[in-house]
Amino acid sequence: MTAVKRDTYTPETLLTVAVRVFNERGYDGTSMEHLSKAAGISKSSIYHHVAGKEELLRRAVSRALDGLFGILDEPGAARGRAIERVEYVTRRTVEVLMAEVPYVTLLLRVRGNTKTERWALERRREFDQRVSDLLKAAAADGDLRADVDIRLATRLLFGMVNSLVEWYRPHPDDGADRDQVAETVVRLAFDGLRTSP
Amino acid sequence: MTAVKRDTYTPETLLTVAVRVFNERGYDGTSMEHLSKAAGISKSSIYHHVAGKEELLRRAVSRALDGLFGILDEPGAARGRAIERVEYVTRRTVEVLMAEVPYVTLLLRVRGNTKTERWALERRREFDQRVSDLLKAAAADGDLRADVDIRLATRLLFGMVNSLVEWYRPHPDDGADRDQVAETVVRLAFDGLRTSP
DNA sequence: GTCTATATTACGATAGAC
DNA sequence: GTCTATCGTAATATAGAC
Repeated sequence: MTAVKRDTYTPETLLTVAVRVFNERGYDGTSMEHLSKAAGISKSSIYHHVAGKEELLRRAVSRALDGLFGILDEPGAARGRAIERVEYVTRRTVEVLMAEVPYVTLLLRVRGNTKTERWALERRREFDQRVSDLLKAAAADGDLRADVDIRLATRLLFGMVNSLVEWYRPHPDDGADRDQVAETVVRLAFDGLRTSP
Repeated sequence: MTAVKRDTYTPETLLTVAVRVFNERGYDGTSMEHLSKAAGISKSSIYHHVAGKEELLRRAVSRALDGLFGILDEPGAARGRAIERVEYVTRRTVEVLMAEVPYVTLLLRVRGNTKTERWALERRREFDQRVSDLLKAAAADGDLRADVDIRLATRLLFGMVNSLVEWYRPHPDDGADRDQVAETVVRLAFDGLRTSP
């Protein structure tokens, strides 16, 4: 179909193809043959660019994790009242997730069968813990409703946020689209979470 | 360790073991060898009970789908104002999910690589559509807040509900546990969704 | 950088004994 | 009902030519 001449692959450009296939078929369900067909080069050519399948996974989940941990270093996540920091981190997580949806999708589906996968799971738990601590602080400030368990609420909140990967697909030139999603998530979450005025 | 004498396997008891392993390693990441080790019998013995790996998957996702579609046939899902039916279905979905968590987990992770998987995805979409229609009806009644997109809200609501499979593990003799989770989910969801008084 | 050819291992499934 | 042994295929990865 698209007989467009492309440049030679780099690990980076190959990753784009690989992550798409990983998300379509699942990581374990994807063979090097599948990747080779999708990239339009032979299996052995792929090994010229990367050490193997697992390196592609490592690069992908690293990118997702960098995006997520980056949020915690932003001023909005470090300053101000805890409830405001929670809201900031929630909104930014939605935004990062949408910006990096193929990479975050892969991260969220990792099972723990290989060393790389276990490392990814560990780092993800670390992120969840940092967010959970923020929620606890907001609860201690009395800014979260007292009739729900904080641990449970945290899980449900981020369960809702993470579920975006199941259906969200980026459209070029549609920042308004993303803004609306982020706004709706925050609104749904916090109109239920925040202490009533 | 536990050298307890067990009865011969049936397809049903074998399924319990298989679904646990599928959820730990992922369906594609699980080999017949893995199942054989976990069940404590040889690979070929497994084939005496079931036709193969895919039959185990089919039995598992069928059980999950039966549970979910069963909800829609209950009186609470068919009678009354739409908003009340939505709330009923939401609560019951949480309950079924917790009661059948290993089976629903497997269903929610299906990718579509085989015929069985594509059939599961199709039936799941059917369920989502039925629920989505309920939400639309509630919106038409004016019982859902008008400032959020209904389609988006439906996805987020069931994204939150489905995220239970990521962490919920059943404890014997703890119905109170389940009641609290169901109550919290409904409260968080609907205090944000329902029109304010 | 990309290819064809191939080594080696793992997988799903079957044959046939007990 | 369970086993050992094995078949045929598909997987990851490498060798070596161009």
